[in-house]
Amino acid sequence: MSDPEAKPARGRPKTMNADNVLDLAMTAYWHSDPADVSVNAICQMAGISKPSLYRAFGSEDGLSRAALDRYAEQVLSEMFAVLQGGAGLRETLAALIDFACDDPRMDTGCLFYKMRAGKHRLGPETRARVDEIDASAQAAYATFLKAARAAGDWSNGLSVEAGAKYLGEQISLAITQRASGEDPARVREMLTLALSVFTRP
Amino acid sequence: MSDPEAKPARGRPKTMNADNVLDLAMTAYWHSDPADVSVNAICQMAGISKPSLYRAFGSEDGLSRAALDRYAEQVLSEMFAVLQGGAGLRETLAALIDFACDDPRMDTGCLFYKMRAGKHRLGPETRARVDEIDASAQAAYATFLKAARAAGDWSNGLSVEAGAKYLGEQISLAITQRASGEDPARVREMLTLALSVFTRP
DNA sequence: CTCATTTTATACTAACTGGTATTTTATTTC
DNA sequence: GAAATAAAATACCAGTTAGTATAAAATGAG
Repeated sequence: MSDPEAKPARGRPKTMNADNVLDLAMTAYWHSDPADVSVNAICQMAGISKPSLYRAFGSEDGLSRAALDRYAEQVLSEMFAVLQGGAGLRETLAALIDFACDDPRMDTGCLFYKMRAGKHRLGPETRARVDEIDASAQAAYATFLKAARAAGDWSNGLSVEAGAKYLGEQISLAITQRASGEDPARVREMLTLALSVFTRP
Repeated sequence: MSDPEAKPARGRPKTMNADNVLDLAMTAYWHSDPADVSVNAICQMAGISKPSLYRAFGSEDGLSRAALDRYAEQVLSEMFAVLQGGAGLRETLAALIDFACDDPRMDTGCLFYKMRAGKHRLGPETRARVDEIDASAQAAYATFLKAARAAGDWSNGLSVEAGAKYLGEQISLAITQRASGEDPARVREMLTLALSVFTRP
């Protein structure tokens, strides 16, 4: 944003740290569900007034969009990194399975998947961002699978696009199940089974 | 409930047909989302007053529970019938795929899966019924798979329980994707792929 | 006709939602 | 010190939610 070391403006000094509020909002949306967290609740948790929040983020839509942006930077980027790491098919799939089944941050699910599942309840900005991330993820999965196919690691009758969608949805399902309290070992077993279609002829 | 041909009681005659209201509520919950349909909206659609609805169903929880009961009778029963039909593994899987991907009633998704996905927003009665149905479905899938295994149709390393869970979740995923506007051919392709693990050694 | 009975509709409650108008407070600049 | 500026908090708005108190209306029984 703006220079954090800029001269301290002119009016009454800020006491609200928008960054902290955003972190808190992201975490609240993430750990419960975007639809179950009101702006009122966020203000209360953050110990700020509503006008302060609205001055910083404009609207609930602006806040949830900013929270999703931050989530994409902080969390989703890692998943993209795994996909783009250039490792082989089996290694990458194993890393994705580990991420979905073991990463403690996914204990309470994935904010992006939660938002996507309740997309119709989001404001237009946030919804657009969800679609954007969805498309990026689909593209990343497709690029990964295309490379695997070029390397001869994978060659069943499926199109790359269908495979990419399938892969993404299976990971989403696993994370969602895990967040809903399903036995982690069982989740891993099911995800491994679902993704075994990529490694069997 | 009570005899529809019983003598016409004593007070002011009913004008509300609770059965019609229940159908309407079930359809509304089903075609949009239980969390997005208020009792106010149902009363308005049904052309009845709130006290009438509350006298018939007690509470929102009572109404949604009754709607789920009716859905189980009218729709889910068919899926159970397919599972218990005694057909072979491949035939039954094919029938399940057809149901999930082609049955026009699943165009807007499955009320049970929608309720299960938003379980924490339901009242206690409805939530308990969701859990009950979930357990029945799991049991039906398990019985089906056990028979298939006994017939020698299926024998990979998976436990019957894990297979049952997997099967149920894949069908849920397919129906949910279809309802969210995904290309039906693509959904079928993915579900077929997911279930191919049962028919390959 | 009168009374008990039952259903109806109107109108209300209290709590919550996202959002804002208004005023107060703290600061820099002059 | 006075003016300008910006952020703060309080208190509100209109709309929605689930749920209900109350009274009107429509019937059968006596």
